[in-house]
Amino acid sequence: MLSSTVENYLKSLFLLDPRGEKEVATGELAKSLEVTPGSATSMIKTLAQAGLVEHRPHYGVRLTSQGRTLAVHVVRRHRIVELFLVNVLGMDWSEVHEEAEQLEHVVSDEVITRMDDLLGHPSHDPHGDPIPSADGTLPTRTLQTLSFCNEGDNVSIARIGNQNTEFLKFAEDNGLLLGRTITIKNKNEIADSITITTHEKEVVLGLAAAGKIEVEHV
Amino acid sequence: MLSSTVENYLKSLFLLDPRGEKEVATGELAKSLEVTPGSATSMIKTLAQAGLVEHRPHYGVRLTSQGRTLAVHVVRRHRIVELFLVNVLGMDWSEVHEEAEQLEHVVSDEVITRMDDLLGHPSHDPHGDPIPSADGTLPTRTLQTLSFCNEGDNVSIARIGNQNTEFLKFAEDNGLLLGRTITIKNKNEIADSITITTHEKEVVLGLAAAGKIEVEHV
DNA sequence: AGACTCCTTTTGATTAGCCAAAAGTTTAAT
DNA sequence: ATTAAACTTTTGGCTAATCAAAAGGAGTCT
Repeated sequence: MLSSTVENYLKSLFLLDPRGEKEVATGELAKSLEVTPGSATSMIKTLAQAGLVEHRPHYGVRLTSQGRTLAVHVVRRHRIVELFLVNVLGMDWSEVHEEAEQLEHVVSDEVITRMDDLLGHPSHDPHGDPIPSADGTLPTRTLQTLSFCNEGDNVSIARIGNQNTEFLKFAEDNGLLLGRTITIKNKNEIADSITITTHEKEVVLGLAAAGKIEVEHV
Repeated sequence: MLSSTVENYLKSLFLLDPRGEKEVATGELAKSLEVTPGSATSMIKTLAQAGLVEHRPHYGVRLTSQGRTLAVHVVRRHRIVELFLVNVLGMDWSEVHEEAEQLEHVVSDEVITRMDDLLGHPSHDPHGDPIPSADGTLPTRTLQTLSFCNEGDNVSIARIGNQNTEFLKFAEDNGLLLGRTITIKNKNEIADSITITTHEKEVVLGLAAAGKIEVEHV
């Protein structure tokens, strides 16, 4: 059995580099886990010892295929739990992330399988993130961030890349829900802002925030 | 926030003495948690420090009202989770105890409240154990163990006081399910056994096992 | 090359829990 | 009143994970 800590390190490495394309810097990993760089270094050594990561000192760290498999399963548990909390228990999408952060380390495969069945083998969680299948494969979609859209584009919201509760509440309050179609009214690079309309409202977002919203053209 | 370890110590103290009638011996507590007596002693000191238990060295330990309140909430979480796993996810009663042992430490009050609502504010878990209400009160029933029944008695099974998976599977396989009515065919103190019939089968139990099955007269 | 900056790694300490085994208490039996 | 048995507590040591701060590498700029 892996400790919650180890699972979190693996999960963070996966989320920082889902395709396994690059080496992740120690500092980047440390920041995402909110630990000091020294703590990350020492855990990286432990993980390398266990064959879960490859470490090139001073350059970075990368999941081995074994480590990646474990990480994907943690992510699967997280996302299924999130969707279950929203669809079955009726919780708000803005509050399930924290809850799933805890549950992902303790729910058994048996429970995950049953939740998955009950949910009808969903492909995406409440934030639009893909749910890895039991065998570890990930559905892929090519999405564009809202910040790269142009005036006049009609797009559908496909993913919110920010789990922060306040951000999600803001999105919800402004009609920025998954599947909702929006129109880009105005984009102003200088003012660093983008104006969109949902069928209800007009909303102005900074480009940094718009960069966390991913869309599909319709 | 209490650690899982602390929650488990409090829960064990509660389960070993649900009424708060007696002092629990260090060794008894240690055995129920599967730790050495020395470990229990040192944790007891920590708990006493925190005001969660009273400790009379060499005599025993007892929950304070603060400690009892916390313990009852752990038990509530455990039992609601168990029932949820059985009634909503369709798991077998013999396997939910272990799962709930983990989940009880991480599920939020929000989730427990929603599970409780979905289940319709149940009074007992799948093993017949009472579920404390959110304010900490416990439903009480007066039950008799099967081992104290006499030949000819007709009784209904109300509780199984043994969470062991094998025991629960055995019970299930032999029709010893909650609410099922059984008749005591024969009791033999010398042979240390009791013979009962469900509407299907005749089953012989040792008196120790029968002592773990609680019943109501019908 | 030297100096500087920005990382990363190392070092030394801390905390929660655990165990094994030594030392100490209580109680019951002679 | 001793002794022995049974239990509890103390002591010393271990592991996982953390931090703060010192030391060490890599790359950049002159």
